Amino acid sequence: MTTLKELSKLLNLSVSTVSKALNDSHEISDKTKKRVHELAAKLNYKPNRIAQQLKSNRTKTIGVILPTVTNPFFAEVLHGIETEATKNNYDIIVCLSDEHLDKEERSLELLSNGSVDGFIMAVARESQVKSKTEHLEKTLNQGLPIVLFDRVVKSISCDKVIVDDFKSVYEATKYLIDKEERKEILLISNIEELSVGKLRTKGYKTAMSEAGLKPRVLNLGQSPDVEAEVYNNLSNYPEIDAVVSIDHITGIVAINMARKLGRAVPEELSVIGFGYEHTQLVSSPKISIIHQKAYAIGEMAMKTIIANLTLEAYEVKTQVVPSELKLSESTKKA
Amino acid sequence: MTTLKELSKLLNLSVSTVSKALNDSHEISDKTKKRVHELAAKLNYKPNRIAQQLKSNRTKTIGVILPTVTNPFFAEVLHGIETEATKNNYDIIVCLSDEHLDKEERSLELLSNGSVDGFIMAVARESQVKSKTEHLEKTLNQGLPIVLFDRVVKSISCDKVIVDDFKSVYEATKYLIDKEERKEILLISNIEELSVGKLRTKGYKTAMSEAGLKPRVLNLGQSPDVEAEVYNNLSNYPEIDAVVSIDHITGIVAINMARKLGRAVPEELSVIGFGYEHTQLVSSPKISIIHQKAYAIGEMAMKTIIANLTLEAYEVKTQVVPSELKLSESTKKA
DNA sequence: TTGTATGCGTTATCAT
DNA sequence: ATGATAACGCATACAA
Repeated sequence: MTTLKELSKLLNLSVSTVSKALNDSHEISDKTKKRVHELAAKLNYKPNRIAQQLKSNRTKTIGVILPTVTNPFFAEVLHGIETEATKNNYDIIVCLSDEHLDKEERSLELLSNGSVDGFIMAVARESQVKSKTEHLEKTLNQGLPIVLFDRVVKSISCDKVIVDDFKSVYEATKYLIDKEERKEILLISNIEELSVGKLRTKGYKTAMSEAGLKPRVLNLGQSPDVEAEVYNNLSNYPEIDAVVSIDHITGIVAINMARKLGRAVPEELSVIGFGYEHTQLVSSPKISIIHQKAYAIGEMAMKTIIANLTLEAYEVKTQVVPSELKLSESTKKA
Repeated sequence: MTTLKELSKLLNLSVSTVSKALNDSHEISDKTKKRVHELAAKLNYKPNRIAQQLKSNRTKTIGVILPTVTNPFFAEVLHGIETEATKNNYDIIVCLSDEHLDKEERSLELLSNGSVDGFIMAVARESQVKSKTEHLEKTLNQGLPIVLFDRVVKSISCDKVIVDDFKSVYEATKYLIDKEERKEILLISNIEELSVGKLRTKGYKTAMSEAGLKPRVLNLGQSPDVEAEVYNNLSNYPEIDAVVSIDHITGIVAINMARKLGRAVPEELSVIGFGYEHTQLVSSPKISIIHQKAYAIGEMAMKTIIANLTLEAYEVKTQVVPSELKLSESTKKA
């Protein structure tokens, strides 16, 4: 890699003159500027980023810690984060916690050494279940800002970008009750222990109780055979006339199992799931979803961390990205 | 952030003594080491990574440039890359080309300024279609190694990690011919213009021609309505008795459309697709897949770039990660 | 055993 | 208009 020193030698100029010339300082004559720029271009000179970072004490790099990236929700969030980062000349260092607390702690620790200016993260399942937050506090106390998204920790004071979990499921449930006249609505969950799972379930239960209906919750936990469990539940309770799934998998499973049981979707059974980009493509009939704007969440998280790092008097806040009910073929009135 | 200088002041020692003590140099007395370590721990001292990078002229950071991360194949590869990186104390800076040549060029250019020690990448669709490789050559010429995976550029001399695209599809097709006695086998493709698409198609065509069968290829390109196209093709050619899909979506679509047409899977129609982690969960019957070991590909790519950066006399090579035919419910004999 | 000096590449301040 | 010097934080060769 070409350095300022090399350029200065070849041009018989001092390093500082070359530096100023490249930065278009008014102190430097046009003639010199031209000479410098020409040689720099010829030798493909690029200022060493690491040296700049050391000098400025800013990396323009954000640490992004995700529980997983094979879940399409997080993949899309990452897409939004990356796009917004690129737009603002930021880099992102990506770490995956694999839903484990210790990996999350380790990533945070390892990057809190000047590698990044701040973090965007969704906490690991394990961290949320165990309510461990010391590592987050410690990072914040070191002066590194954090933007939490989706899976959020209430007790911590930092920026948050969340989804309207309660409201979206409440309204979807209400839609099934009011518009589709469903009464025996089953909620399927495999994320009961997560904050978002609790909120979504609450939305469902509230809508049900307001309508005087009895809630039914099928909690799959981390079950190895999701299909069998859904099949059995639908089979054992033939009175079920609608399903609300609060993740991106079990809604499609419900559609598939309903068909196996000879239950027509949507005539006999309405299904609403959660979804993202490609979800709708791979179910038949196409599943109606609560569409989380994952990309927008990523964008907003990145915008927020940059604002925090850039603005003078910055106050942390919680922002909500509304979801959208996208009706398709698995509900009656599309 | 605490620095060596601060520690040295508080301890009345020189910076270099503190540095050596923290690095457990034999030159330093145990007593001093103890004092230093204690204060360092108390003040949560961590050596500034940027300064170390500048000093050592190595970042221990790899640039990872992916076409997209919402495709589960790339998401899983990323998972493998990240895990192996963490294991070796490397960081990854992730950039997404969104399948565009210019974004790919830009990312490569921007990170070739000392930010990373090397790259792992799969080239964008556009780059591959246009056969643009100058940006790759340029990067290699600057002394930055690249590991290409999956979508590979033949003409370029660098490490490559590829899948046995030809062989896996050849064998899957042969399986349908020999074991399931299928004769009218349709290949569905939406990646015809990619190197991997060509190879997979060639595997299919070779198996067909060896068996004296007529190939049928449904090339979807970037069609907006995949379902309709698949539906129409299956409908127009009722003699089709098997489908080989060479991506992770259209196999499932074929299963769904077959059902719409009242064609029993697998009795009347066998289907084999491509798949990764969650693919099998969301089709009914469960789809038989050529399972690409995406995670293993990521691991191997990372191991390879580290070897290249670490080993003295390193020779670039091409490594093949074999796929596995995973039979399930969409073929007759599981 | 400890300390001094130097340099990584850049930029900013202060001469000339 | 140009150049010398210092500094970011760290690590190492070289004194003492």
